Amino acid sequence: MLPIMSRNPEEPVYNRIEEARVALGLSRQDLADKAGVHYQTIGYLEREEYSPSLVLAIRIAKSLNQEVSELFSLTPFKKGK
Amino acid sequence: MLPIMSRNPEEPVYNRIEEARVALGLSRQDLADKAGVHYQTIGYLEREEYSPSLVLAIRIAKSLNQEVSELFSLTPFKKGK
DNA sequence: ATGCTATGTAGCATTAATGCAACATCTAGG
DNA sequence: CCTAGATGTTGCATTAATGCTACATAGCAT
Repeated sequence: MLPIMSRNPEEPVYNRIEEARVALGLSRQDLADKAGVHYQTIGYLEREEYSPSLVLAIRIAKSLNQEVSELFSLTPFKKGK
Repeated sequence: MLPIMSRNPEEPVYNRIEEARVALGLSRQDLADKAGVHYQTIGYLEREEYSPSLVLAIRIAKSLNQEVSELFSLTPFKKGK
């Protein structure tokens, strides 16, 4: 019900966490361990039920060998690629 | 007294907001307006009293024509450049 | 001196982000 | 069939991030 409010209403954050995670053959638990967060948190982020803090975003990007800008965006990602 | 806790203790986030802002000749109020936040929030961030949410970081970076990774880092920036 | 702008500081209120626990579902293997 | 792993769902508690207000200070004009 509650969309993604980050901290300021009406501004969701799109991400490719699941895509990148699966591509590396990692489970959510695996990624959560690498990023140092609860595995449920990864689930919430993948479902875009809320947007991460900057530190979390950086740690997740690092865990997935991606740039923050490649994983997160204020505008929707196009599928594939 | 309270350091930068972001959301997980012991992990500050360093930034170059002030440096980039001044380089553009903007006041905190100016930047706050462009990023759509309270001007005090910019002050808190520049003093690194807390770290921003991902959306805020992205919006600030955009307002300063910088990449998120150029403005924020988990490790301290070297001075100049 | 007066005023204006930029900034620092402090406090208070609200809420989203995170941790965590419990349970359900589904699938793949044995 | 049964079990284990991965994921979804719900709910509760804690706290940092943000908004906002007010006041102090310092500098720079006029």
